[in-house]
Parts: sequence; C-alpha cells; structure tokens
Amino acid sequence: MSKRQTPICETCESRDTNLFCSLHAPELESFNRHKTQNRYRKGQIIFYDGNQAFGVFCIQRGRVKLYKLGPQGHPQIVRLAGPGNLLGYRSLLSNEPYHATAEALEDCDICCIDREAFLSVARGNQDMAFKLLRKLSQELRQAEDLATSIAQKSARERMAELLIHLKEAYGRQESLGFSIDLHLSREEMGEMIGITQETAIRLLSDFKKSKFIHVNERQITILNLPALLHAAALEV
Amino acid sequence: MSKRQTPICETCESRDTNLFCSLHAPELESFNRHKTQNRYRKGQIIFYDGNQAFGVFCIQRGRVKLYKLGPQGHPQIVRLAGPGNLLGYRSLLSNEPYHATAEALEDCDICCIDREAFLSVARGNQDMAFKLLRKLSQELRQAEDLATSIAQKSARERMAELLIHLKEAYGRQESLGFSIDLHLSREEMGEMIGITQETAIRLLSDFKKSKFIHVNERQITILNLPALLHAAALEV
DNA sequence: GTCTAAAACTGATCTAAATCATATTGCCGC
DNA sequence: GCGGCAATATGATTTAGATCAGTTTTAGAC
Repeated sequence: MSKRQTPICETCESRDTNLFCSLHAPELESFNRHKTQNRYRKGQIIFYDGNQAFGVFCIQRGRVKLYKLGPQGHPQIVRLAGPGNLLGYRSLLSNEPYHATAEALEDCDICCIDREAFLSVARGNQDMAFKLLRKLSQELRQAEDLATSIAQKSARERMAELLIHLKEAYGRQESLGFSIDLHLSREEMGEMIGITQETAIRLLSDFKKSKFIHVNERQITILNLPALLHAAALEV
Repeated sequence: MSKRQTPICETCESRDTNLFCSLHAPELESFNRHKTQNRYRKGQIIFYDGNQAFGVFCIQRGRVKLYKLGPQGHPQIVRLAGPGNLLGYRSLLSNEPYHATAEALEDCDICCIDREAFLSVARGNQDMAFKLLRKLSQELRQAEDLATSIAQKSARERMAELLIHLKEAYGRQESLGFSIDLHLSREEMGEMIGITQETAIRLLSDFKKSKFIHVNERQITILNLPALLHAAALEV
C-alpha cells in the first residue's frame, strides 16, 4: 500500500462509468480535498469485515473480491468489483461496520473518500441518491439469486452459471469464442458458488472434456455458450 | 381480494414503524389520492415474480412471504414482511419487473400506492431516500448472509439459525421461553433455508427431543436459546 | 358426524459432493 | 540451474441430506 500523487476526480477515467458521473464541479472539488489514493498489490486487503467504516473506496484500476468468512473460517465471495465501482458505501449509509473483507485480485489503484465528504454530497444530490438506490436494488436481486442458486442448483449447474456470469461481466469476443478476462483460481471460483476446490477442478475439466470451454492455466474461453446455458438450467 | 373503504395514511397504525414516518401532510395527501386498499386472504398472491411493477405495497395488517422459483419450480423464500413493511419498491427504483412473488401467509390488508405518486415523493424527499438506502443496505447484508449460510452451514446449523432469526423478529417472551408468533409450515421453513420438508421435520423433532424447543402444531417456543445459538454455530 | 386432502411424521435407500490422500505441475526466489 | 511452495489434478472413501415410500394426524367441506 504505497502512496502516490493523488489524481483529481474531474479527469478520472473511471468517473464516466460510476455513480459520480452526474456530479458537478463543487462536489468533485470536495472529493478531491477529502480523499487519498493508494496502490494495493495483489493479495493485499483494502478493508476488513467488521471494521468501522471510515470512507468509501472508488476503484480506479484493478479488480477486487469481497468476501465474508463462514463459521469455520472458510471464505464466501459475495461480489467482485472493478474500475468505476464503489466499495463500502453501504456501510456508510446504514451506519454499520464493513460487512465483508475487500482484497485486491490484481494490483489496484484505489481512492478513499472521507466518510463525511461522501455523505454530505450524497445528502445534497438527489440524483446520486437515486443512482445509489438503483445500484443497491440490483445488487440485492443478485444476492437473492445467488442464495436461490446455491440452495437449489447442483454444483455443475452453478459452475456453468458462474462461467456465464463471468463471461457477461468480463467476456471478450474472440475467434474461438468468449475469453474471460479475469483469472480466478479454481479455489476462488469454488468460493463464489459454495463448492470445494476439488469439485471446481473436476467440473472445469469436465466442461473442458465436453468442449464447452477451453482452459489454459487460468485463462478460460467459452467455446459453446448454448451448451453452458443448458448446463446451467438457464435455458431448456 | 375484496375492496373495502380506503383508510387514510395520516392515521394508519403502521405508519410510525415504516419508511413513511417522516413524510408530511402534502406528501401523505398525495398518497391518499393515489392508492387503493385491498384485503387478501391467506394463500392469495399480491404480485408475481416477473410482472411489471405498477406500484408499491404497504402492509397494514397480516404477514407475507416473498419467494422466487428455482429451475425445477421449487420455491425459495427470500424474505418475510409484515405491518409497516413496503413491498415492491426496489422494482420501482431500479425500473425492473418484480423480482419475487408475494403471497399472504395470513389474511392481510394492504395498500397499493401508484408508481408515479411514490416515485415523485421519493424524488422530492431526501430523508425518505436515505431511509430507503438504509433499508436496502440492511436487506442486502441479510441476503448475503443467507447465501453464505446456505453455502457453508449444515442443515442443522441453518435450522437453528432460522429459529433464532424468527425469535428475533416475532418472539414474545413467555414463562417457558420465547414463543414465535408466526406459524410457518415445516415446508415453508425448509424453503427459507434450502432444505427439504422431511429434513426440516427431522431437525425440528430432534431439537424438540433435545428440549431446545417446544412444539405444539405450528406453535414453536424456544426453551434453550444458548443451546440453539451453539447449534447455529453463532456462539462457541 | 363422515369424507377428503393436506400436512406431519418415519424409515429405507441412494447419491452428489465433501473429505481424505497423493501425485503432478508450474512458479518464484535464490 | 535447483529447491520449495502453492495450485492443479485425480482417485478412494465417506456422509449429509435428498429421494422414495409409506403411515398417521390434522383441518376443512359437506
């Protein structure tokens, strides 16, 4: 976590894609005055589950996993986040501690905007409040879908579904198919859908054998999307 | 679903406990002009998953379960709601169809406030927008906790956890212990935590045998809360 | 009251996936 | 280069909980 020169929000590349896109000069200026930017190396922790929330994090570069630990200390990944996404705003809004641990999946540049600066802008900007509401609503639906999926689908169905979700978020069209531009470990994939590392490995090599996907190390390419959709019980 | 005389929001008993408590006369007056009230019998559907959202529902009396159907048509209960709670506001905010089906667990009186009336009040009232944000944040945390629980805990642990949650929401202190003032079927309890009806029955009779709970029909009384907390892996 | 249907209960069997145990492979530091 | 460690891979075994099958109890309609 090393300090570097702090960039300004007005020219931040990620601004267009995030919730701050509708903010105006004075509000962005306030953020500039009340933020710090840090670089996090792969594997470093941005904040811990249970800690008091001191600010909202805005990801400029790199991707992050959010997870909470189960009763035996086994991680459950609840969300992935990347450039333009905000982290920790829920805890500020509901005045609770952080509800998950955020860890860098890659080297990241992340700004932290002070609690009060963020809240006062949110309070004064109806448009941003509505954007937050919409974002939260979507995340809630996704979380409920995940719970339903884990409760009702088989490990195989969930793995197929995960690959489809990863393709939707990080897929890049290629000659062979859609290559997934995020290199998770088999264990992390398991932690997203509630299966063990061994089962995740077996399912991936099974899909590979069936030519649904191509796997080279952690680089996964989807070759047969309809087959995966079918395996995920998303299409009949 | 039978019409009856429409009550006015200003004197609604449930108002103090819900998100509308900070609204003022003109806003409540707008709700009065743009709402209908209906009575739903036990088992009747208030709205269906996937349908276009036409308004927000405010529960005056009775309790409701919200569920979505899994790939084999098996229901997963994602939330319970009662007097003072709002239903369907998320879909209005995110401009999506209803994300779940709402069904009356008991006879209910429920008001439906028109889409536009609700949205225009929400847009003009910063305080209510913040209350909504806080509520959504909490629901999101709960949904993520449920997913983690289903992914990582055993059926027994989840059943114990469910009883504790029901006690927190609907428990009434009695001489014997805490009686749960909501009479779910074994099947519904299973649908909340992702287990079959048979497993739910076996676990309840197991807890009963261990004297953790007392069961009379659908009336459950918690006799030994520490033992349940321990069984839920919430306390060591 | 009887009749019927749904809910609750119990036992036997089956199976998906966890767990346990080992290789094998690839990668980073030196 | 080599050594060590983590990730990947694969096989054998176990088990929690689903599924299947049946009985008993309760609740509601008439």
